[in-house]
Amino acid sequence: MTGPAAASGRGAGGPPTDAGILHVDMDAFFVSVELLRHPELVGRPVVVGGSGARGVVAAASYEARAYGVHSAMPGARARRLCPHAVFLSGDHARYSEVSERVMDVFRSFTPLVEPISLDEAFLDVRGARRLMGAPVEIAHRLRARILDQEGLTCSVGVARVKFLAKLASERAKPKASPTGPVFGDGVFEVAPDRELAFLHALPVKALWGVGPATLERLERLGVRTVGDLAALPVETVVASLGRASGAHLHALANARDPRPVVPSQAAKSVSHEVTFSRDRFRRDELEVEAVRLADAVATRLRRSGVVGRTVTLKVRFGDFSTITRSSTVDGGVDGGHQLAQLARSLLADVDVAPGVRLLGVGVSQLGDRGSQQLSLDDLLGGDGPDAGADWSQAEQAMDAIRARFGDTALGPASLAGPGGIRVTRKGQQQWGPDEGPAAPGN
DNA sequence: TCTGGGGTCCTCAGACGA
DNA sequence: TCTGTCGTCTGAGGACCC
Repeated sequence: MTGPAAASGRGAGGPPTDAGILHVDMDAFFVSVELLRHPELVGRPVVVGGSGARGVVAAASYEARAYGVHSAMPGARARRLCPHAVFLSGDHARYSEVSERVMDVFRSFTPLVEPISLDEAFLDVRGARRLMGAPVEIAHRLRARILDQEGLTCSVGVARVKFLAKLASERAKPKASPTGPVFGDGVFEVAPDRELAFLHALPVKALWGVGPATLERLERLGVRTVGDLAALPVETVVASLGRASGAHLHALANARDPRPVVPSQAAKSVSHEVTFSRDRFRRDELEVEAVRLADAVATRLRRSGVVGRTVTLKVRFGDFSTITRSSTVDGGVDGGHQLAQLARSLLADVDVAPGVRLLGVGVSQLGDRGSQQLSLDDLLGGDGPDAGADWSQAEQAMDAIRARFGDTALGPASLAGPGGIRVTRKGQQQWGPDEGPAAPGN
């Protein structure tokens, strides 16, 4: 094969000129995976997530959506809207597995697959046309194969550029109705000569990057539709939204989107955060949580073979106000002990008296491990001249044990309490705390 | 009637060195 | 030597996405 770019219709380095970008979006992905395991729930309103005191909905079946339930909605509200819905806590590990297989199906059509999340991806199929036919034809074949192999349905948008493909897949999606989902053929193409007609009629909030704050600013300029935005001078938009966002959104409104499909992108940060079922007021409790979060982040860093330079502590208070405190070190960090010390020193400068709702620890400015790794024990006082090396060896041993016996097999001693060690891993608390009801104070 | 978790990107302000 | 400017880095926070 000569490679996708060779047959792409692109000028040298220029934007594509014909529709060959696919955006594939799995239909109610988490719910659909659950229904494969629980076929008795098919046709009933099903909600994944939102079961805890402060949880939110991760996904809702089309039957639940007919009652107004949607993702990111507080669980309590979803329960009021649809009290007879079946609420499932969700299984992130399972969704990841299925997602990997679905992505493999995508890659059997083209190597140019850019995953956006577990249930979405962009595909550049311009290099596959000679073998597999027109992009719309490829889209139908891809849907059929995913249904055949995984029993799941998806919607596909086809367009010349990424954001139009994304909007097209939205148009292709099933619609919720009181009698159940209304399916179309699951594929929608925006032909190059129909782009502006399709785009300019849409409400401006349909653009990727227009959230509530940007929408309010645009409405102040009298902008309601994408067409309104496209008609404004770019300087006016930039003056209102800033240089980068203004120019970007103005370009999108005129159907310009030069971003290519990029198969793999290295992560730029790694973080963990936890929302407590009740606000925490005690510093010692928060320090224990900081250690746990730091350990989880460090384990992921070591698994990825990367180190980070900037450590950020995130604190959300009971009134939902949020602060971050960060610190950048000269060398790279990937040790749980090092990270925990930095997180605790950042926490020391935060007044926790108002009550803390959420605590997070993150690391950014990532780089390859191996070049140099600073012993933060030197920076922070340390436990002795060889403390850094000792911790590094200990954590390597912990990684080996966890690889063999699972993530919860062991953890930092400071986490050991009456309930044993509790080490949260990515996705374990994806949609909010599962403990009892929220209460003021503790 | 409250608002998760894990990310990315942008803006702005202040510090600092050339 | 002082002052102003510019670029870069850092820290903090906001907005947005799935």
